[in-house]
Amino acid sequence: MTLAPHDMFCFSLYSATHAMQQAYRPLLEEIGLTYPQYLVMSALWTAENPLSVSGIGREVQLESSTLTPLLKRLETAGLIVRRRNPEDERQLQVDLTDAGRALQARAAHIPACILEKTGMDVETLRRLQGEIRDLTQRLRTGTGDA
Amino acid sequence: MTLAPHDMFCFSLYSATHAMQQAYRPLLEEIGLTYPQYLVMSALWTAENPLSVSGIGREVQLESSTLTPLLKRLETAGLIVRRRNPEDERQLQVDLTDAGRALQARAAHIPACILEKTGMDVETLRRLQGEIRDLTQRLRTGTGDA
DNA sequence: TGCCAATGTATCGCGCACGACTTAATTTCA
DNA sequence: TGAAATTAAGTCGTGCGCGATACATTGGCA
Repeated sequence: MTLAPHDMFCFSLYSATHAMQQAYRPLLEEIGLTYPQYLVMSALWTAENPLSVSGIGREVQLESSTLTPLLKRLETAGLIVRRRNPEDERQLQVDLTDAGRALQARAAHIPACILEKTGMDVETLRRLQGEIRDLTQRLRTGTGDA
Repeated sequence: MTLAPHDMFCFSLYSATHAMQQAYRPLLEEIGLTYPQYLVMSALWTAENPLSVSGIGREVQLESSTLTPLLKRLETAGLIVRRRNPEDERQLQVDLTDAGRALQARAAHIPACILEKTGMDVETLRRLQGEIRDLTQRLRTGTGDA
């Protein structure tokens, strides 16, 4: 069986992700972040303690090969500092700088802006998010026990 | 307001897309295609007539700057040929080769494999797809008239 | 004490994805 | 008819995203 892209479920997901990133783009440009950088910064803003690279990886589901260069760009931008954890020299401890913490306030309006762009109510989005998460879980655990 | 990644709707979408691509990866490796290449080939397999670069772009929602190198790789792999449309020399006509057409049969089992990996029934997926498409439309047209 | 597997990070190569720009062909219309 | 606008494809630079791999540190364990 051969489906055209617009009939594939995966393609609808794929274009929704692209459309979402396009919705974020103008908002993130204002604060000088890309979308994955925004996710990493959000993880740092909401974390109790400084995170390691692998800790960030768990939060945003990305590999160190993706994160290392991304974190270096955030460090160059002066938003974070990277130093070795004295407790365990294998780990890199990622801390927010003052500039990094200050950026949180400038990003605080973004969730509401995105919600408005969807034109949908929070309950609908929450339910949809739950279903999408469920699908992700099923794909990851590979429980093809239909 | 600051949300952690796992509470963001956009992040659930983003990870679902990644999980989906990971589900496709082993299946596509067998036939030597990447995920975007598979989308482009699917567009060509299901098209009535040969497509131009912009025509493919409409089908898979990608820019010529993404498609040009991708199409060159498909041509190098011997799956397509690219020639100028004599009717309008600006356009490039993309045709499947015999090898490109032959690949369709080797890819025919993929949709069913993915469906099985989701462990969900077709009706649920169709409904979810409809909702995701609706969201995409809203984001694209920018009708933030909530 | 010396070794070795596990863990954490970084590097490399490849392939998207996109905005901005360039080049070339076609169309429009003054 | 010919200059301007439009359309199509390609180029370039930046930034992911990942698999494979390399390398250092750590924590057993003989």
